[in-house]
Amino acid sequence: MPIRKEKKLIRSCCEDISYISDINKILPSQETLVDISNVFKALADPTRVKMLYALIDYEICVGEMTNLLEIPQSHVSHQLRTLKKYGIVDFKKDKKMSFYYIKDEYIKDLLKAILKEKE
Amino acid sequence: MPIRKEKKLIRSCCEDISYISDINKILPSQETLVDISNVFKALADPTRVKMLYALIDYEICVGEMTNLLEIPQSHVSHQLRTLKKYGIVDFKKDKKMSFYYIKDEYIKDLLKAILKEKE
DNA sequence: ATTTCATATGATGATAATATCATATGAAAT
DNA sequence: ATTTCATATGATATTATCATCATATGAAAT
Repeated sequence: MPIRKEKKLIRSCCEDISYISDINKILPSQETLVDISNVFKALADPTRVKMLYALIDYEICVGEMTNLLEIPQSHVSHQLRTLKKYGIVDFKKDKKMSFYYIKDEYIKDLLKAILKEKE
Repeated sequence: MPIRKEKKLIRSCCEDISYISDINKILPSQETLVDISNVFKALADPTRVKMLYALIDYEICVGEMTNLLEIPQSHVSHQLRTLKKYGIVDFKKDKKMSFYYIKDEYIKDLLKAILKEKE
């Protein structure tokens, strides 16, 4: 069971476990892996992704997001809650309204980067 | 139901739908949104994320990945299949083995970028 | 104090994902 | 041709996610 490094075969026997320990050294901790996969979980739905692209340049309240997406208000609220749970968005209250916004710039960068690849 | 642009309130009445059409213009198509969320779906699991970090610098066969992750071989195979289904990895055969690798550089970049934020 | 309005929550059914076991496949070596 | 070995597949149980309805909350306006 060999491993290749960057297209070049460098090992041919599964009993040599040195590469496994090499790779294990550079791998993120389980906690970090869960953190990272949670960010991706938050983004793993087209409705939430759409919301986030809308939020790149705007702070938007729930009602307006409902008008924008043309889905039930409770669905919007639940999806925003999911995004908040994963730490992607936060909101500030203004009168009766909740204005949602993307918390971290790196999320915006990530969304812009993948859009370049996919559009 | 106002919308704010970059921290500044610019609208105060929900009957004015001009901002909705502005935002709708810049939003990706439904097809693109699904494409993008599928990439994130592929990455929305800590086991798959771990595999991908291992694959950033190496081509790794199923048996070696099994040794590395210490989970059942069939689980490794299923997870790699999921990654292949979403177009994140591909493999090449060599003797009896399947060497998996990350197909696109932008996935590696994305993984490196988020690791910087989270570790 | 009651009504109104924006938002949030709870319950639910449908669908999808995760992890595991046992077993199948199929190429290579004997 | 049979065995061996690496990988893939199928079945299944458990758990999580998605989308919707009806309803609750709670601040602001009347």
